[in-house]
Amino acid sequence: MLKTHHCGELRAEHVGQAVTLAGWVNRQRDHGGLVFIDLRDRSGIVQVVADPARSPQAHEVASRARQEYVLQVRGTVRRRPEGLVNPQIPTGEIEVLADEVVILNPAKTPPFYIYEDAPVDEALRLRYRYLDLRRQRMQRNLILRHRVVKYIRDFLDARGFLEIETPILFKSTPEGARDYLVPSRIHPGKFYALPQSPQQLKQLLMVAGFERYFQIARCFRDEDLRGDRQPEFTQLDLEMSFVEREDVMALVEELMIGIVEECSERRLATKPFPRLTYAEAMDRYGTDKPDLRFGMELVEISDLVAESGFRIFRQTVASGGQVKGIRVPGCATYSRRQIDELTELAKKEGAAGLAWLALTEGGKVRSSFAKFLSEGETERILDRMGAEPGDLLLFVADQPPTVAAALSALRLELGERLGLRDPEVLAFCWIVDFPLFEWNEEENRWDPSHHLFTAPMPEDLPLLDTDPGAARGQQYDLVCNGEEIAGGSIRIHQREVQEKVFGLIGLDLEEARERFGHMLEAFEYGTPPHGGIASGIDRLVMLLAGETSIREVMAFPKTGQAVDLMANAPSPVEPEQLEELHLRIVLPDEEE
RNA sequence: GGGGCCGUGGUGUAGUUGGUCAACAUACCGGCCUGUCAAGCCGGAGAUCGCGGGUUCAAGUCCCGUCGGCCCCGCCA
Repeated sequence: MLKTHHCGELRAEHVGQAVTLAGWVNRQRDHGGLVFIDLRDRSGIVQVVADPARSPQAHEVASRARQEYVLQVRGTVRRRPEGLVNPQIPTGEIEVLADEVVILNPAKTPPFYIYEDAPVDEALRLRYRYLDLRRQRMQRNLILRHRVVKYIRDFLDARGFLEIETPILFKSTPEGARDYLVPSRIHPGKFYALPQSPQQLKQLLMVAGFERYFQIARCFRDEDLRGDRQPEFTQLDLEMSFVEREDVMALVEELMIGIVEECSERRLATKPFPRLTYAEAMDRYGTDKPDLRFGMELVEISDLVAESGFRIFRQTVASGGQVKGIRVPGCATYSRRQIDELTELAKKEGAAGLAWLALTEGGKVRSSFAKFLSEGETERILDRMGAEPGDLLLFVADQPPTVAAALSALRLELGERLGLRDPEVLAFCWIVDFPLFEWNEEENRWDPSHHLFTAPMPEDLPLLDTDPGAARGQQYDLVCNGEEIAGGSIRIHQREVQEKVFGLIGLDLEEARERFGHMLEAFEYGTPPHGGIASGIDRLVMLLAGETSIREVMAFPKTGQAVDLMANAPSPVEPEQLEELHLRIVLPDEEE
C-alpha cells in the first residue's frame, strides 16, 4: 500500500507516530516559509505542514502542489501548537509534519470547486461526474447508499432470504411501461427486453421452492424522466411463499424502521406506520401517496352548499360532483395576486377555478363567493372547516378526481410554503385496499392498477363477475413524505382467477399464452401462495439523504433527455454493428 | 407531445426603460511572506454574453428560430 493511514482517521492518540498518507490536495496555503496542505482522501482531511527546516525536499514539492494533485506524504503526527487547534475538523488537534512529499500525479485545474459544495450547473457536474463525485455531498450520499443496501442484505439474510440474480436480457411484455429492447444477433428480427422489474422471475422462484428471495435489482423503463425517475433504477425486490399481506408488511416495516434508525440521522414521524385505505387517502389527501408530515386535510362541504345561492357549487353537486376545501393556517392576508397564483396551480390540475374565503384576524370574511351565501351557510362552512381567524380556505368544485388532484397539489404547495414539509422528518404510511382495476377509457377495458398478477381480496372475488371496478386487490404501497417508496401484493396462484383477470383486461387466452405462457404453465405445477414487494432504493436513499432528486444518490445518472453527458450515450454505432444485428435505421422525416 | 424557468471570463453571479456596462467574488498565473486552515498583501492574464437569424444608427438587453440543463403535465402495469 502507498499509505499506512487514512487522512481523516488521525487523532491525538497517533501523536509521535510515523505515517504515510496518500490523497488529493484539498487546499494549499503557501506562506513562503511554511506550506500547509489540506490532504484529502475518502476518510476526510488532515493538515500537512511542510517546513524547510525539517525537510527542504518536502517544502519544495509542497510549494509546487496545486489543488487536486495526488500526493504521497511521509511524515510524523504531532500535536498542534497551543492556540492553533482547529475545532472545525475532526483531525484538528493534530497535523502531519512532512519529511517527504511525492507528487504521484499532477492535476489540471478542475472545472468547478471540489472542496466546497457550492452550487454548480448540473450539466457541468454530469459532464465531469468523476470530479463531482469527489465532492463531500456525493461522497456522503453514496456512502449512505452503501450502508442502506448493506443493512438490507444483512437484515434479509438473517431472516432466511436468499439473494438470487435474474436475467437482464429477458422477454418483452407490452403491458406497463415501454421496454428497452436489445436486438438479437443470433435470431434476426427478434429482441430481448430489459426487465421493468424482475416480477415474473421472482414469482417463478417461488414456484421453484426458494420460499424467500430478494435482489437488489436494476430495472429499466423507457419513459420520460423526472426528478424521481431515471431510465434505469434500483429496486429492492423480494418475494415470500406461504405468506399473507400482514406478513410482508410487517417485515418491510421492521426493515424500514431499522434503516432509518441505523443509517440516518432523520426522525420517524410515527411508528408503527399508520395505515390508510386507498379510499381514505383519496378522501383526506386527494392522492394515494400523501405527505403525512402535516395536516391540512381535505374537507367535504358538498352537503352544505348543495342548495346554496352560489351557482357553481350548486350545479356541481347536482351533476354528481363534489365541493371540498382545505384550511390554510395564517394565510388570510394573501393578496389577490397570490390567490391568482394558487388558482393557476389548481387549473393546471384540471380544475375550472378556485373559490376562496379568508377569515381575517379581526374575524371578518373576505371571499370570492360568500356574497352568494346566507350568513348561516357561511357559518356552517367555517365551522365544518374548523376555520380560525387568520385562516385562508380554498375550495374546488368538480368531479371527484379533479377535486382530489387540484386540492392535493394546493396542499403540497402550501405545505411547502408554510415550511411544514420538514426534511428532517420521515413520515411513512401504508396505503392498502387499492382497487384491483382502473377503467381505461381509450381502450374500453379494465387495466390492472398494480400489475396483472395481483390477487383480489378474497371477499371481493365474486365482484370480478359482477362489478370489477369495485373489487379490491391484496395490494399495499409504502409511502414516505409523499413519495411512493414500495409497492407490492399477494399474487394470484390459482389458474382460474388468473384467467379471469386476463379476460377483464382484454387479453384473450391465446394472447395471454403467447406472452405469459411460461407463467401459466408454471402455475400448474404446484404453486405456493406467495406475495412480495418492490422498493425503490434510489427514492428511499434520496429521502434519507435529504435530497430532492434521485440523481443525487446515483453515481452516474442521466439527464432529463436520458443522456449520459460524461460518456455521451446514447451514440451512433458502426454500420457493421447494425448489419450484424440485422437492423436498418429509419430516421423520422425532417418535416415532421 | 405540451407548459414554465434558466444559459454573461474556469466557476458562481451583477448588468434599470436598447446607448463607455462588459462588472463583482472566487479560481488561475507571477511576486512577497514561518502558523495558516475561506491565509494575507501586490501585480497579471482571462468573456466575440449558448448558437443562428432579424429589428435598429446602436442588441448581453427586444423579436424569431435552434441547442442544452432543470421543473411540471401527459406518460411511468
